[in-house]
Amino acid sequence: MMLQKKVNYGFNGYKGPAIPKASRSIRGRGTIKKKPENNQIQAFEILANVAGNFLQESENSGLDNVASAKDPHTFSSADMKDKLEDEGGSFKKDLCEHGNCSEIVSACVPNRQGKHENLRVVDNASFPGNHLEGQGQNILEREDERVKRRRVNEKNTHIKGCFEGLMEPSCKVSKDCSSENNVAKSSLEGHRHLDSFPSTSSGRKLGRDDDENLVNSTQLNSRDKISSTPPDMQKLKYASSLMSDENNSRDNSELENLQRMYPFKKRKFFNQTSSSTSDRGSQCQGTFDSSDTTRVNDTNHGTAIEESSSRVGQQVHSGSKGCNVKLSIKSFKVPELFINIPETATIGSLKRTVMEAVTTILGNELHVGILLQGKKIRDDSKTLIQTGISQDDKRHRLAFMLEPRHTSNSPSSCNDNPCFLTTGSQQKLSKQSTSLMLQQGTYNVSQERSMIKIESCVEGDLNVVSSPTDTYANNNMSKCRTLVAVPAINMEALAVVPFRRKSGNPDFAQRRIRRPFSVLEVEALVQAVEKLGTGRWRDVKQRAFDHAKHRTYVDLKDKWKTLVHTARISPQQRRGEPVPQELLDRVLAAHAYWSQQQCKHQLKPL
DNA sequence: CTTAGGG
DNA sequence: CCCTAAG
Repeated sequence: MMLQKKVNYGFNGYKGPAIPKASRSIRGRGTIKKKPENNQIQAFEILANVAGNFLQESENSGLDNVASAKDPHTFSSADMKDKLEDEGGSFKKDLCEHGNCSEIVSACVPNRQGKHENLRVVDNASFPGNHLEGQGQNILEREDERVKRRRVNEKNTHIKGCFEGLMEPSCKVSKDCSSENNVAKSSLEGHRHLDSFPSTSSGRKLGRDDDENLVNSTQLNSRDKISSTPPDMQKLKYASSLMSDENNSRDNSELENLQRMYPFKKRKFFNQTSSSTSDRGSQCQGTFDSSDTTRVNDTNHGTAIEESSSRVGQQVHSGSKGCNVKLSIKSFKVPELFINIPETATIGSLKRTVMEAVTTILGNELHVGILLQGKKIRDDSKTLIQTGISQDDKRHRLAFMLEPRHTSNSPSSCNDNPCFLTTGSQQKLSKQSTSLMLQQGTYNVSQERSMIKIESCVEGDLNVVSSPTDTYANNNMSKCRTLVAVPAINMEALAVVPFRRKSGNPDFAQRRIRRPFSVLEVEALVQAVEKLGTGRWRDVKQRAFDHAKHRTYVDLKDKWKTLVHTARISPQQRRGEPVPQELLDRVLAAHAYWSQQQCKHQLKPL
């Protein structure tokens, strides 16, 4: 568009518009502010993840329905390895070591003998078709600079999601809980998202933590130590285990033990007092409702999860009597999603969009829905046996799905498609998500109104959205990927990315998602500044980014600042998408020119 | 609401 | 990007 325009600065060749009206003092208007540790969220990390739990064991008696989720990160590696070792699954160990344990989900129902063996970590890979395709790259926004300074080697702070479509195939029920020692091979470790900008120089960061927001996990992890400390679990934790005992007709709603952690300002979080954090605290801890899981309620949040695991084991020992039903949850269904994104949007934006859509939808108090042969089981008090989920029936189609809280009450069956977006908070979701409508014609995935399967790949492949139809039809669908997106970046496109705001809670103001400037945008900015000069950011905004709602004049100003900085440093030190040197030169030229002008008019205002 | 700067 | 003092 206007790339050809070259401007010559220096001398008097530059004929810029009138000098900024209100030329301001060049001197710092700086701000010395004492940062109030307010409750605002500085960084948010939305992690949509499912299947992030380890085996849970239920106890034989009474409310044995203990669902426990183990945070892969809090879970001691030794702990995990032991288990893995027991399973003889090297892969699992691998998993653990890579901090990917969260992919493992399993549920066991104590067998009548209360055999100890039942307490196992079932690797979903143990089952055919369960290859970690479901692993999702979660996009998360990181607190940048602030946290950057505190890099510490930590484990993943982001969770890989595992949103998949129906999981019939993946959800198996087996009688014996000790038969899955199979080890699946996977490229789990290949978590790094290799962007078009391979990390080259050693000094650089591995990935671009910009556009895709997908960064090598270790990279991210090491970003901040705080983030991975127990109180600040930045991941979603879902507990999804199913346990029941025929004797226990009481409460099997343990499946509701899904906890979602909302993004919040770390800083704030730590300053929170117990009282103020009560709410989010529990969420962050990923603990379960004590009401539902009485087993773990007595411990503090920080350790509850781990405890549950061990306890479960003990409980089992105490002798449960019932046939164990072992479940391997490969994936969860997610509510229908519509994505509407311009053709010009980038893949990265698509990923973000999908991710955000997912987190938006799932972010509100999740629930686990259970489908048996397509029918939603609503009676939480029924036992597995009563429901028909017995160890003998290995063919019963059992499926789990994630759903917004409210929907759990809606009578609609899963068959007729889970349009979870309905009431209450969902409304806003709908609104927010409206921007995520699939471009018709692209892939009529959304038309189906069926569940969407979002399949993330280990390597950070594009998230996939496929119609459930496919999913149902094909068990191997995990391999087929229906990409939904469309690229081309209309600055506007990203602007509408829906983002869930914690309604009514200003304390949860989210940090805006990071949206690196594209070269095109830089070009536009440079041109505008060349024309208008620095100091007229609002005009620049109107001139070049009027339709880019996500770019505020402050953003432009900031970008210019960084551009100038970028232009001054060696190319090797630059990060992110490379900006053509030509542009950087123009930046310097314009910057020099306008700085001079500014000085001029300051000393001697015409 | 804008700017300008530090964080 | 955020936060804010100054205009």
